[in-house]
Amino acid sequence: MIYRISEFAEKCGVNKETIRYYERKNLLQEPHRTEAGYRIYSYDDVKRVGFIKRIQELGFSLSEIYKLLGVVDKDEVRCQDMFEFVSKKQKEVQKQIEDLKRIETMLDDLKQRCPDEKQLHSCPIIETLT
Amino acid sequence: MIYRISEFAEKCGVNKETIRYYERKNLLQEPHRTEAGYRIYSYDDVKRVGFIKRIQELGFSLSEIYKLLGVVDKDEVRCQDMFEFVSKKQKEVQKQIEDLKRIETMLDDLKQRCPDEKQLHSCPIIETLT
DNA sequence: CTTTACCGTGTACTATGGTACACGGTTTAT
DNA sequence: ATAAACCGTGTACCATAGTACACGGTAAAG
Repeated sequence: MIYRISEFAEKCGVNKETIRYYERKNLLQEPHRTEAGYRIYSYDDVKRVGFIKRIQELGFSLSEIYKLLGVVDKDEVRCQDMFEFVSKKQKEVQKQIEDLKRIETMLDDLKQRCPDEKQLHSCPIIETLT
Repeated sequence: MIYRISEFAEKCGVNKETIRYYERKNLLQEPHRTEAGYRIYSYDDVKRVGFIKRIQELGFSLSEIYKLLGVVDKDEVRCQDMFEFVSKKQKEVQKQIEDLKRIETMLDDLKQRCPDEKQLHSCPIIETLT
């Protein structure tokens, strides 16, 4: 099973420009080419893009994924490295959650300051923030 | 109390380029000028930038702040509008928190798959994601 | 009076994650 | 044989929130 870029992109569920973009970013290695220079992909490449997309959804940036793929491609000490990578991201996500919770509390505090009669012209929220 | 741009930016705790940027984005109205064309700011302007910065920390984008300042500047129905604005953002923040919690759970699931012996070469995390 | 510090404008650049388009060559279908 | 569909490269563009710099005028200090 081999694909040219359009079919490949479709299989991956992304735009073909995105494939070229990932190639520029070295998330995908240089693909094989036809004599005319057309890119050729295999099903393994589909799996690789699937991996990128799934881990991206877990909050990893493309540059993090690039580093991660370096480890995966080297095929060394993968388990340890993956565990640390995921643990680090988990801590980051936990921190983001805490930050957002604080913000949510503040937004709620602001709402509490509003009078029942909301047609008033002096706004306590604005006064609190200025 | 009157400031030129550098002192003003310092009072606000931002870069002076940021002040010019906010002016371009119409978050700050055109300031008064000296005869030579130098921008002049008052303490009210410091408060305005303070408002922008504080509400930005609550997760509002500059374009949202722009809309909000339009309401504040019109000085009409402020209370109602502010209440709705803050409520809408609170819902967004709550959704972000839920999304991040799901991600955190998934990251934790991934970690659980790791064997005790982490020097192994076959990584269950990678296998799960591909 | 000259040097330094400051200010003006405009433009380009940063990072992130792509998208869009122009121009030219290739492949496929009719 | 020719048109449509596809692919190549390179470059520009989108939003977001600024930062940096070049070039020239102004203000303040010595």
